[in-house]
Amino acid sequence: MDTNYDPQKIEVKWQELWEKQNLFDADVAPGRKKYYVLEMLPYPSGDIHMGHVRNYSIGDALARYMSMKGFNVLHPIGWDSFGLPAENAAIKHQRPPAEFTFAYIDRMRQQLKRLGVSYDWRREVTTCVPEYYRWNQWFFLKMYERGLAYRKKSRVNWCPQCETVLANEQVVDGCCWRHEETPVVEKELEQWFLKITDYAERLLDDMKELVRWPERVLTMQQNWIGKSKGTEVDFKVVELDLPLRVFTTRVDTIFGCTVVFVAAEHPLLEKMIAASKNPQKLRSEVERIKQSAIRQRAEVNLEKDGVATGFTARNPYNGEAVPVWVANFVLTEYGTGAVMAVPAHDQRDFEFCTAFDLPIRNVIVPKGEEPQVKLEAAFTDYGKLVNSGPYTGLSSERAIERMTQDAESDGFGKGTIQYRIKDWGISRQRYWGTPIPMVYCNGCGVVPVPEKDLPVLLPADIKLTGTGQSPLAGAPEFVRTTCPKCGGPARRETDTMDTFVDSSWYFYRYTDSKIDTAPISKEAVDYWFPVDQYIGGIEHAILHLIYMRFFTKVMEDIGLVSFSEPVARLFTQGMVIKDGAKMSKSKGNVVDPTAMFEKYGADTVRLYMLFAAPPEKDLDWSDTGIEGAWRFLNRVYRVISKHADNVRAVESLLRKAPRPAASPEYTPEERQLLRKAHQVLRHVTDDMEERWHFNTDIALTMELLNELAEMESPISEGTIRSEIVKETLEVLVLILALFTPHIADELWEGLGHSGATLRVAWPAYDAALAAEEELELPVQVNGKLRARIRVTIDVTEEEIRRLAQADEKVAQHLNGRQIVKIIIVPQKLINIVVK
RNA sequence: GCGAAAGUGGCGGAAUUGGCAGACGCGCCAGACUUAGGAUCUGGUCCCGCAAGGGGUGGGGGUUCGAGUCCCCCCUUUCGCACCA
Repeated sequence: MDTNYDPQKIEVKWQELWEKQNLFDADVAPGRKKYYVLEMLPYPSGDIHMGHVRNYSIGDALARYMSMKGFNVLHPIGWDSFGLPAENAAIKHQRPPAEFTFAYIDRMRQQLKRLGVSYDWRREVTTCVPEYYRWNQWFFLKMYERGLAYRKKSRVNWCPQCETVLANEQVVDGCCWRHEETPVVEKELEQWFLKITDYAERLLDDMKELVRWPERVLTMQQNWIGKSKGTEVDFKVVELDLPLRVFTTRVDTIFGCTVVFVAAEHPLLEKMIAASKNPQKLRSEVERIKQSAIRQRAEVNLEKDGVATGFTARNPYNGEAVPVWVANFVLTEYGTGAVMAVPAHDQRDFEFCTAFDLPIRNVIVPKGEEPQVKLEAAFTDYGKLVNSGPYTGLSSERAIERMTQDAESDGFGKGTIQYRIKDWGISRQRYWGTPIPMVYCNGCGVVPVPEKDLPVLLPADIKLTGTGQSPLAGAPEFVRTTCPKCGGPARRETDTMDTFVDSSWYFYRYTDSKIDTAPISKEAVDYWFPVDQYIGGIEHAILHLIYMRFFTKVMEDIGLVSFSEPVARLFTQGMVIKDGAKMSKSKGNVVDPTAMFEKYGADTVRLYMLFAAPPEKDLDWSDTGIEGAWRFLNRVYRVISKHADNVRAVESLLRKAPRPAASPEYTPEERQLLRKAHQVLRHVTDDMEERWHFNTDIALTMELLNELAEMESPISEGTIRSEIVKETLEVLVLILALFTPHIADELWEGLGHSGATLRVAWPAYDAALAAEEELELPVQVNGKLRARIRVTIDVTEEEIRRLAQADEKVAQHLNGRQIVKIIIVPQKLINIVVK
């Protein structure tokens, strides 16, 4: 073995060997237990960043562990390669997006190979090629057939910077998710939607299957879907004799309703304006409120504003007519776009009615209390009804039930469920995406492209302006087509799909990335699915991770798969931060992984990524911290290469003159070394199965090395036999094989083996060897540590008691005091309680 | 406002089930080797105290023989949702 650790040489050597041996190729093998490790596929931005390195180091540790445990491990990677950044770069440099994209993919592939991740590269999936995106189109057609893809004119979120529509999920604080300073504006456009709302209930329901998902992600999804149970009630606009439907979760408070609010976009408003005494004035005021409502999407807690319409609505429960107001905080898209205002029992209504001097009527009192005369704030808890006609005296819970029943039997309302989640708008007025496979015919209307005509190819030479409508609209040879139904002239849809469609099913494609007769191969999916472990950033908790679940449910309904959840276990890793902020070019705190590979090698970078913090927490990059990882690997290399030479020398001696069979008795030094090795192995094994605190695994591995390093010249001293040293070194190397595979394979070879550690069976720890024979038992007096006694593992309680009280220090503290009781926790401690 | 997670040395973090707080690493201090050290090795490093001893896991209370860990109240930070009726 070389005496110096040279990662550049070692890493390239092993990467070439691994590739030559097809070490990471995995194929369907019926009867053999499988394990599917999935990491979120990267967007090809040009260079990998530390977040990728962290993500893939975690995944690789698991993939390698499961391989060594004997599983058939699928560990694939691909490219989420449609999307805006490439298109923007293309506009800037006047080159096609495909050119950038494929060049970036090549570069990043090289970087990932340099990291040495155990990917089966034969299965690489690239979402921007027709062989992939034709199946996006296929899924779209299947959804269209089932009424799950539909077109409607709608108010959409439009980012003036991107010049495109954004999904609700892509609007953050009223601004574009990519341009956090750019407020989203509203536009009316014909858009394609996927009916995810049809699946809201199943998305919620099936969460009970996701027992191995982080609570946090499930909670976020639950909030996002936002189910609430309530009652719809028809008020009647007295002057127009038209119903005005409101939605409430608190119908029990309806006797306290003193006004009805409608959103500025409410359809009934047009009729009110028309019938109004002063239509002009009302229209302009409604317009003012509408503007204020739009603005308040960007600003938090905008002041309540509103205007009286001059109309009144009759409460069906008590016959009372209350004024109808337009209010800026009422959302058109949620519920019915109209709400009954109960200022006494809703804080928003309370604020509004206080500001506009509208009456407040108390109808709920805390159970067992008298009604308050004057409220300081709304009382929003459940309680007992007062001043509520026939319902007076009921509890809120009972009243909601009874009043909803009454609405149903009297025909003025019903119990209903509302969701916060809205249908997924997928149309994008952009070029670099999957064309939506629809055509518009003057005679036949909207016609889907027949399945046999897929893919609708994204044309290559398109002028990209980055302004206004879809670039495809400016390509007549693309737009002009014939109607699949009547053969007459027609034009193609020119919008492309949201790239989240691409990532909603890519992980199915890995199981057979070449199949061209269907999106997925049933046989392959049946073998490999579900994904056993998915690893990625928490930032995808609601976008990608809901869409992906939705797609699977649609696939189940189509009969493509026979399960409803694709991912058994999810792990969300923390971010890599530096100087207290996420690494970003704009903040100038980026650490380039490739520069670190050159300086320290991939193993050091991986080791640091896993050692610096437990994987679910944010990791603070430290330039001196990575030096520590580098030093450790150097020490490992030095210690093992030194011992490896000794081991080999002894082995060749042994071959010449075999010693008598090794004595079954270990020397105390051997026993100590083996104990440590098997304790570390036990910890790492348990941890890989469940907890994944790689930082502690590595810490213990460091302790094992420290133990070894203390045994100078073991052979010459003769206290530790070479085969014991060898056993210990092998444990150390095989643990490192999970985290730093290149140096591990090199050292494994140095210890006289051939081939990659990935093919070595994970060593089972020996519980008997790991067990302690003697321990130091802390002795407490009244809970305070006073002494330690050395005892053997099988010591009796009687003996512990005697030894503890015989201790000089302990005796001092017991002096003259009465022993109340003695608590002995086996193998933990002894506590003597005195008075 | 609602929901979730977290708060431990100078720093990253450990303590998996209520049982020795601070493993491991970084940094720092001292020493060895060295022409030299940003290499390597050895020792030290929670705070107060010469010591005996005392204090200590955001703050306050509680349960317990014993609390970083459990319970109650409060503070702070981060993240998600945010006028969802």
